[in-house]
Amino acid sequence: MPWDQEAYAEAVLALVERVPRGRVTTYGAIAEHLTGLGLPRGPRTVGRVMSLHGGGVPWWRVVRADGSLPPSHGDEARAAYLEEGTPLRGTGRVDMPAAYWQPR
DNA sequence: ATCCTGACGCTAT
DNA sequence: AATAGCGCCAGGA
Repeated sequence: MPWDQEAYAEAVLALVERVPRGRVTTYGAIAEHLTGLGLPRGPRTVGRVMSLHGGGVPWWRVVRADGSLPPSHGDEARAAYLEEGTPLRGTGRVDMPAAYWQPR
């Protein structure tokens, strides 16, 4: 039986909603967290969920593990970072040690 | 089954 | 910093 994508998508979105203003988390971190909750999927699957259903949550607070942004995030995300005071490193890159929020 | 394509991650160059 | 290769998970043709 196929895995419950509906439940997984809900879990991902619920988690993204908990990322505080000015902080970010990663696709991989979300995947690992949910794996711990008994929903074993990979980072790519999280990215897929965001691509399809991320519209209703703070999608700009989810970045790659190295702090770089998926091209799809665009300038919209950068504007949001300046607005929320997200720690940045250079242009269009997040200062991970400072901004990383561990899913909990 | 096979091939291609992603809002990924890691290592090597 | 940028690029390339490979592993990975899912979905579509």
